[in-house]
Amino acid sequence: MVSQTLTDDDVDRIFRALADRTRRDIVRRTLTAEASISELAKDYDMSFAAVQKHVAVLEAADLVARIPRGRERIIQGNPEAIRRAQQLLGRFEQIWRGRIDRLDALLAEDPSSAQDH
Amino acid sequence: MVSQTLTDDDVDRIFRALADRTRRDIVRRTLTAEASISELAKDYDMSFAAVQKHVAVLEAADLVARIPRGRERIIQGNPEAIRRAQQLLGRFEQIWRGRIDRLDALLAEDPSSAQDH
DNA sequence: TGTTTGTGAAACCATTTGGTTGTATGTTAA
DNA sequence: TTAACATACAACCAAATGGTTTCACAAACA
Repeated sequence: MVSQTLTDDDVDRIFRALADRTRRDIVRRTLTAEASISELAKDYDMSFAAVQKHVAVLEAADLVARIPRGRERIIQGNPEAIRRAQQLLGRFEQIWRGRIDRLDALLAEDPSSAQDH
Repeated sequence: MVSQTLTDDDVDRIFRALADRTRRDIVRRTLTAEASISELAKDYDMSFAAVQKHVAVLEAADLVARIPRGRERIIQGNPEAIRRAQQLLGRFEQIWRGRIDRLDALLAEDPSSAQDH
């Protein structure tokens, strides 16, 4: 566990980072097996610098770690960050579920208060 | 269920739409209780047109529905879309878990093949 | 040692984003 | 039937995004 409480800026960065297919693919790959930036870059139809930028966006969102190893930088996907993002969406679900629960409670509690909407 | 198989563009739109705090707030609110665009706009420090644009982004990602009612447009959060987004992240988790499982299997299967990495 | 390889970083560019204002149009209410 | 309200939409703008090329530099190799 690192910081637990995410700011709005943190959440912005996480979803923004996930909103690009190349970056999602990099996360997927490095979650399975770490790779250097140039290894990653080989598989995408863009320059090394472009891939490097994508990695920087992912690192800023803490979705990957960039670990120096000799002249290389090894990229590792961060499963904890994915889990945190999932929990963020889980809160939305809870909010929705909460609405249903309140509605149920209202209807159960006082049937005479039922109104059409 | 609507389309089930999301394209890369669909996923791009979903995460992009969630990468803005105003839009996340609109989703939260309209998941709890539907509201017209002008009702929403009252609570944000920006123009009506700006809120209208945010709603359009959310609608394009299918995170909210825009339902005409008289002269108003009622915005409803779409819990199904949230769930789909959560499942997308769930797949990442599975990928990571799969890596661990394969590693465990490898180590369990043939201890002599263990190597440092 | 010199050369290749891997990375970092700057400058640049087109497009998208997130905001604005202004105008038009449909809908409800007096 | 006006007036007020809710929305739609266009034009505009600054800043961010996603890409490029180029140059610098450190690490590994022949």
